[in-house]
Amino acid sequence: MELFEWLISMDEKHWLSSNFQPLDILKDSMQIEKVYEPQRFESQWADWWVEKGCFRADADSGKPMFSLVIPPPNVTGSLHMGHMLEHTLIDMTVRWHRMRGYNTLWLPGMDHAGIATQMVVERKLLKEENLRKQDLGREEFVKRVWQWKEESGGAILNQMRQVGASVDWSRSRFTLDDGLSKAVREVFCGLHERGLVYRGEYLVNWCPRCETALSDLEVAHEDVEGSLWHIRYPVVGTDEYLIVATTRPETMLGDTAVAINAKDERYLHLHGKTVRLPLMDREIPIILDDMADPQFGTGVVKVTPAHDPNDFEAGRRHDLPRIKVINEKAQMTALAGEYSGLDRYEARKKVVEALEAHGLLVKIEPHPMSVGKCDRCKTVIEPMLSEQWFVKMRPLADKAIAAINEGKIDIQPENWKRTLLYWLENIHDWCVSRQLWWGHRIPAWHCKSCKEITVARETPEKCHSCGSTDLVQDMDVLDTWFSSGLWPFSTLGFPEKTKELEVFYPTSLMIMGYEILYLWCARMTMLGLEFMGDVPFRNVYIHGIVRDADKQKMSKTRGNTVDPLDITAKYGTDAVRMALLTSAAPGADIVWTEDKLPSSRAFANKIWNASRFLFMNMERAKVEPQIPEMGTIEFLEDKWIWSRLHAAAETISKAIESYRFHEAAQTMWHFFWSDFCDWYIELKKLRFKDESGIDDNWRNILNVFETALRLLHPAMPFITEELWQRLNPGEGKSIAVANFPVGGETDSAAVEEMERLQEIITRIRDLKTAQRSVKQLTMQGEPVLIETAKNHSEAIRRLAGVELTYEETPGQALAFTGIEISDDQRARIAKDIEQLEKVIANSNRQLSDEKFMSRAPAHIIDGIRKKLAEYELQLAKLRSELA
RNA sequence: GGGCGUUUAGCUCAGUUGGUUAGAGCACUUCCCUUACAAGGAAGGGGUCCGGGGUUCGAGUCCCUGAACGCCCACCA
Repeated sequence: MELFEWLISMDEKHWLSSNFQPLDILKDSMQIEKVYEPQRFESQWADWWVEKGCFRADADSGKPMFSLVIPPPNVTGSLHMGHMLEHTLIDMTVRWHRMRGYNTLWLPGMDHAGIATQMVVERKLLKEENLRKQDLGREEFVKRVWQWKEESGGAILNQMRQVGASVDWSRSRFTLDDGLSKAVREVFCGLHERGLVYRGEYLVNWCPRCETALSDLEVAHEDVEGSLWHIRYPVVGTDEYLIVATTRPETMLGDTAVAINAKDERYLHLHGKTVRLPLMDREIPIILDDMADPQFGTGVVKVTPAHDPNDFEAGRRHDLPRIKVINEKAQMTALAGEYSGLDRYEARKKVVEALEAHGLLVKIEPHPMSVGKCDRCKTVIEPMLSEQWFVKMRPLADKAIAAINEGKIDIQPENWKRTLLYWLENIHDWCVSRQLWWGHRIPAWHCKSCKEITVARETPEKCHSCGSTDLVQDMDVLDTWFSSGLWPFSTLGFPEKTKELEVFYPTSLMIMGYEILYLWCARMTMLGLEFMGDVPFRNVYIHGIVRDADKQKMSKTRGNTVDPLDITAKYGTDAVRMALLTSAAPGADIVWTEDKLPSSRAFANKIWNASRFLFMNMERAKVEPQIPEMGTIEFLEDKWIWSRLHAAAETISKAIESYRFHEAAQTMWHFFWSDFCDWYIELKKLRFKDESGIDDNWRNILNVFETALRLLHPAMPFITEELWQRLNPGEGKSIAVANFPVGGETDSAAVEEMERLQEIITRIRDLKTAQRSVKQLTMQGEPVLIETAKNHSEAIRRLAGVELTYEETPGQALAFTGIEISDDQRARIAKDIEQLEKVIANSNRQLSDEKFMSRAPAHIIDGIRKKLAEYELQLAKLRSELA
């Protein structure tokens, strides 16, 4: 695997590349391209991060750690938008922790994905070479799957690298690696020793196309409009009939009883008699069993223990024979008499025809029902009598329930906790054997002489029972989720007692989609508790899934998948990440449409051009990345922007910690675009009219900008690295390991003054939409407003385009004279007045309401009083404008 | 048969413990090619928060109920 080796080797030699200069364009930071072209630099930074080893975790660092293992993508092809969402959420979290100084591990890897991958390769073989797996034989076929794995795995690694996933490549794992395979054997044997593994013949979910057993979770139920066939079974020795109702007439060939309810007086007299099974001419008993519901159909049920889970249980209760009339390929067996060899649906047709011909078909009713399909290939599942390996889940689940209830794992959004608990409380045993070739062989050996089974970690010399050396390993492999269930500790070295396990286990956080909550999350929890003695992760965050524009789940069979690399090539990776993040509200699925992309690309472009403005104007002064003391800052806009930045930093940190990724992203967006670009830079431009103070101003701008880049980095790693390096405060160090802004002192007086200034400027701009030529206005208002306006008259002149004269009017709101207002504005103002009058009346009503005054908290009342005063000022202002 | 989610501006969605005139992006209207950015700037229009009841001084937010859509679980012959 070329790419993978390269990634590793680059990672390995990070220590000798400390003076590495990544891009020649760094040489002249004064030059910056007019057009934002992410394609020019993204790939290089992706490589550089790996070469520098920025993402390596250190098991020996004494620092507080943050660890997270990736939900390993299946090697069934390439990653889709859902992966990109997941990786973006994880990456934001991981980068943020790394920048906060944590010893951060994001462990990457992939899953062999048993059935799924085997199926992909089978299809490919059939299509390209017209070969079936049997044509190749097991060994050769598995070789082909490994070839495919290299191909698919390579594509996946490349995608992850391209989108900036900050994983520790040196710790990448694959579920079929030697170490992980050892973990699998250890756990299987461990479960066996605990008496939690058993093998036996049971009715299992069988996929006739994949020709393997499946667990309950791998069966997808689908509602279909079925039929209920009513069939007459003649009662032996009488003229009577019992009419049974069935959704699967072909299974009647394997009937071994007919059941009636003991409370059902209609049929009670027939108990003890037998019926003659039509078509097969077999006599079968009439039994009493609660499975027959007098309310349903005719109240009589045919019993087919070999082909229906209910009937299987009934068969056990009544010791009925099991006649298997359908085989592993869903064809009728020799026991199906003349129907032998037919496909199950052909057989159904023929059986119904024959019954009709014999006058035994009473009626056919439409009957809504659900049919189980193979989750992978959508073939209708056949309940099949089959010898399989099972894990007894109850004791494992109980430990998991206890751990979750004790709060050892926090699950967010919280409703998933209940869902998970419900499943654990109602858990069934887990069929873990699969009749596949791709996967971990079950570590069990069958003795050819005494038929006993030896379960062992290593290939045994001889049978544990009779000592014979004539052993053959079980042909089955384990459910792919068996190895996935060990992922949080098998990847860290289990069963060896490694430093990694000691340091990084339990992992800090698991971020995953809800579609694998049971399949994966539940099993990791159970197996982690059982074999590590502790939960596999302290926190779980369940994200939504990505849907297409029609809200359909994305899947290859639907053909609605999107290759992230196509999209990132078009819009830039940072833009795609941003688009995903801004729509990633907790608990919500994401509807993927490309029309979200232009605006986030515009945001990236905005960052790019803000820096362009800086680079074009500044001397290449070295910026010390330090936040100035609030008291030492001279200018209002600086005090204000630092206050805003500190607030943003805190909001973002809190948002990331509580998985409110969209809030983090929106805060970044708003801070950078509205505060920094639209106000701060616009105000700063005005400072450069004369030479005095230029250095200080630039230092401030650069300082803010540099800090803002660090603020944005967890969401937009590429553009922030590119610009940060051009700014070059870290001298060859990556922004990925710089500090995340921690917030700090805010100056509320400055913030308020700035808000006043913003209001004045915005008001004037609004007034001027009708009469742009007006250059002179008289401003009226409270002394504090006048003072602000006077202090910033230059800003007002330049940003609003007017020269002000002032008229203090204590007790009155901001107003301007010297300008005509348009009819449109007049209408708007009239409407605003109406609105205000309503609000004022409402406030007054509240303030005179005894109940409100006595029960509402003081700060709410104060707030309303204050607001009321403002409303009244505003109202006065608006009225005077209309006058 | 159980359980869960969603329903807020034309579109896609935010709205953490109930609290002061309900927000964003896109789209739309008007003006501006002002040398960082037209992938831009400025200003603006647009919402009976799905319906009905209730709790409360106060409900988009809590409770009950109904509807529509979606998802998950379930051995519904």
